[in-house]
Amino acid sequence: MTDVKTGPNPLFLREEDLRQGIELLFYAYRDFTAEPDAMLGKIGLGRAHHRVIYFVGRYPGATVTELLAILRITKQSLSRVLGELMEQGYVEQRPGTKDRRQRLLTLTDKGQELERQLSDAQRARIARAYRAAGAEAVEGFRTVMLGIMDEIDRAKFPTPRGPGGKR
Amino acid sequence: MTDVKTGPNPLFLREEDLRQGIELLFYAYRDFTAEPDAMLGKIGLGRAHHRVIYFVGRYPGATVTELLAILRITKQSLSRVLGELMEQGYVEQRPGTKDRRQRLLTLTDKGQELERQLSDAQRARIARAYRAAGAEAVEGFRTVMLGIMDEIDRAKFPTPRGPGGKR
DNA sequence: GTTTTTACGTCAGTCATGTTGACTTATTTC
DNA sequence: GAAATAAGTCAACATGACTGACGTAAAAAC
Repeated sequence: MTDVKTGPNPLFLREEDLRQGIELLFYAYRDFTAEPDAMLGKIGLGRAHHRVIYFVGRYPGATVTELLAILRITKQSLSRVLGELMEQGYVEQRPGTKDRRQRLLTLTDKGQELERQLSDAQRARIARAYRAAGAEAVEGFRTVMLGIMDEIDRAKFPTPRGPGGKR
Repeated sequence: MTDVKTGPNPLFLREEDLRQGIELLFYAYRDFTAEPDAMLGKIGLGRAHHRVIYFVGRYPGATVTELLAILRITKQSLSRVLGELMEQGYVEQRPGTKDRRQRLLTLTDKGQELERQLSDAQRARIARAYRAAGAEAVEGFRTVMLGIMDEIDRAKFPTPRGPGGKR
C-alpha cells in the first residue's frame, strides 16, 4: 500500500493508472460508435456493415480473405453482411485478374456515399479531439494505441512525417 | 480541397490523419477485448458479463440505474446479464439503506477473482503499451481519449497529479 | 498431369447481446 | 393521497457472432 515512490522516471504504473486506461478505452469506443450505429439503424444496417464498408473503402479491390484478416471474424459471418451489402448495391465484386478465384471488392457510388456519411461523424469526433489536444498529445495517442494493438497490424501505420515543419 | 494552411500550430488535420485515428481505435479495441473474450467463452460468459463485473468491481455498491448510465444499454439487457451473474454467484445485491428501492451491487469473492483474471490481461496490455510509450505519450493518450468520449463522462477522470516529481 | 492447397461460397443450427413495448411492485417525493 | 422513481418481468424480435459440414473452381506443388 501507499505505493508512492517518486523515481526519476515519472512512469511508474499504479493500479489506478491502468484501470483508467481500461476505462478510457471503454468510454471512448462506446461514444465513438454511437453516432454511426444510430444512422445505420435507420437504414436497417448495423455496425458490422459499417466495418465492411469502411475497410472496402479503405482498401479498394481488397479480397475476402484480406477482409477476414482485418475483421477477425468467420467467413460465414462476413458472408452474410457482405451479401446484404452487395444485394443492396453498396458493394460490388469482380474476379481477380491475377488469381481468378479471388473476388475483388469495391464500393459503388452509393457505397461511397454511405461510407462518407458514416465516417464523417467519426472523423469530426476525432478532429475535435485532436484539435483540442494538440499535436504532441496526438503523437502520444498514436504511440500508445499502437502499443495496445497486436504487433502484427502495426505495420499498417507507417511512421508519420511532420508537415515539413519543426523537428 | 487542399486545405493546407500551415499556422503556428503544426496541427493541421489531413483526411489521412483522421482515417488513421479511426483505425487506431478499431484495431486497439479489437485486440484489447480479444483475450478476456476468449477466457469468458470458456466459462460460458460473454463480454457483457465482463463489463458488468468490471464496473461493479470498480464501483462497489453501485445501483442498477448507475450501471445503466455507464453501459448505455436497456434495463432488460442488463437484467439478463446481471441475473446470470447473481445466479452463478459472481455478484450480490442488497437493498439500499437510504433508499430501499435500490439494489446495491457488489462482487462476491468469486466475482472479484474472475474480475481480476479478466482485467489482468487488459492491465498487462495497457502497462506494456504505457511503458513502451513513456509518460509524455501516456498523457497525450489520456487527453485525446477524453476528447473523443462524450463530455458528460469526462468528470470520471480527474486531472492527474504527477508523483510529486517534475512539473 | 495428378494431387493438394487455397479462395470463396453455402446450408444449418446455435448463442450472446442488444432492442421495443407493456406491465407490476415497492418506495420515495411532492 | 398522487405522482414519480427504482427495479423487475414477460414477450417478441434483430443483429452479429459462432461451429461444423460440404461444394466448387482455380492455383500451386509434386
